[in-house]
Amino acid sequence: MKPTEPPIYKYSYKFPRPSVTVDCVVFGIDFRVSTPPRPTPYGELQVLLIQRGVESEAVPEEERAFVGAWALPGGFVEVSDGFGQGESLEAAAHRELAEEAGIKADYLEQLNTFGDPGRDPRGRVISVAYYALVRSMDHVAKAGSDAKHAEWYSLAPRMPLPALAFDHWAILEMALRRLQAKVRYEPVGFDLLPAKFTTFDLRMVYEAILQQPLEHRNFSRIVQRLKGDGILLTVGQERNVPHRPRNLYRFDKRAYKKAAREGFHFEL
Amino acid sequence: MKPTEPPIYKYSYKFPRPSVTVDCVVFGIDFRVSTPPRPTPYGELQVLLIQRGVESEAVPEEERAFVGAWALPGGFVEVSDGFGQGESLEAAAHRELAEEAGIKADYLEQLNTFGDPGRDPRGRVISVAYYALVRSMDHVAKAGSDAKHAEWYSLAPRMPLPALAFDHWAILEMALRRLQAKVRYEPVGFDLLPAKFTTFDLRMVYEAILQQPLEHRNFSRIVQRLKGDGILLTVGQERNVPHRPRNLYRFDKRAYKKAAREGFHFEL
DNA sequence: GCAAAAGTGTTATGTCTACACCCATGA
DNA sequence: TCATGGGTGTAGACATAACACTTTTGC
Repeated sequence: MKPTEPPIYKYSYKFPRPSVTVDCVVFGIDFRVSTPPRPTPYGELQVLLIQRGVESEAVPEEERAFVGAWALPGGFVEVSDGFGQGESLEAAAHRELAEEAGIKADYLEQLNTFGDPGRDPRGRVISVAYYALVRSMDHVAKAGSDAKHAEWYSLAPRMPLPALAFDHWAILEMALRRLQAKVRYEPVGFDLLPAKFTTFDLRMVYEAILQQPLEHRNFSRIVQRLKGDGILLTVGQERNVPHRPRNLYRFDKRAYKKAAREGFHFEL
Repeated sequence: MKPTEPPIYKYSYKFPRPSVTVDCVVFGIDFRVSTPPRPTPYGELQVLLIQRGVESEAVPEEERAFVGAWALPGGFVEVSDGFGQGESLEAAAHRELAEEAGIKADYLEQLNTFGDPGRDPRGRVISVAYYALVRSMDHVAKAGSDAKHAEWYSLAPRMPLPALAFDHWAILEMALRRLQAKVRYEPVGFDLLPAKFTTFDLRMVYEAILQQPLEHRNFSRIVQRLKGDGILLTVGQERNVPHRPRNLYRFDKRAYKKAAREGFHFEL
């Protein structure tokens, strides 16, 4: 079979070039399913997935991939024509999150770049993967501006995930491992919580991420220590609860950064 | 000024695409300058740089960038024509190291992807950065197959580095920070050492990377512990030295991986 | 009073650091 | 005998984990 001559498009180069995309692993925690009695002993870490639709009527059949499958939100990085600026990789990730899931991520960090030939059946596509932390309360699953379908899926052990498109399962796995490592020595857990939270909430976040129960008394001591260092501020108390009211705290990012510069080392 | 019409090349696409490169931060340690009396108290971590030459006579003047400047070794990822496979990102990194510096890296790991518009004056170039550890004894600085000039530069504090092309200084800085973090909880230091090494050599590697002196007695204890766990094997002794002979050790990668699977946690 | 969860006290255990000290070797 | 560096012992500081116990609230 003779290969057909490719059509001449507007953008032409001396050497072949790959497409470059960004894909985002968005983590959240749903407090609604996690307040006791909870289905799992340590809360519900969840990830946002998008159901791939018919990408566009203009896309020829043979160029569609994984239609109907679930995938990480993401898309092509905008590269400007000629000498204009285009967008940075991080900006592309933010844009795709807004477009596909209506999400504004407070925490976004690069994870890894996946570029094996063959990872995308449509051709050579190199994907820069990011992971994001959001307060999923604020982002109830909803479709983006186009006809895509967004849904939160639980990452609790034993909860089944749908098969993912491309190599997105590998990306998700790496992101989860990275998050589990990161949460131990950097205060990223707060980005999953509302501005005001209790020791209980914070512990739940850690249990959800690390997927193991933590001793509430020792955890309480850690919070007290952070309070002493001025990194957590008391901003009120719970009301009308059938137990001793919890203190409400706020994470003081500025105080943390100052302390970090002065050699303070966040742990667990 | 009216923009000139771009020439029609063979590879054309519907949307503009970026070039994708790999760049490698290659770390080594030179034992020759580090054996006492040493110029610095903690040895010499060094990095391999390439002097950019005239890239090719065929490259038009306005497309050359940073000619004569020092840069990290790297180059374009090969993307195959049509539906062939091309090379993986890691393979591209290995290939560039071989071509530009004649180096076979034992340890190579992805660092980060740099893709800000404007980072390369020639257009939109996205670079996947890797860092590598090599036994620099085995790789005396020498030019690669083409006319490029390769040189080891010291990273000891206060040693001046030449100005680097593109954003390579930012890449180098991130790589150094990553290496310093990694070396504390994963046994990567051994990839900088010859197969047989002494406690002294190993400590020097750690001092060079962390850029601070370590207590030789406590360090000795760490080595003994690794020996007890079967991760270091005694393979001989020094001869004809003006002091008590050091034991020679070999790192047993297989034993380490087995231990790691069983929950062993490497530290410092 | 009961249930629920916050928070404090305490103890055993382990780890890290600094340093004193002894050992082995070649010159 | 000296210089050089390997290796062991050890005491204090500090961190961690486990768990008993007290406190505070709504019902």
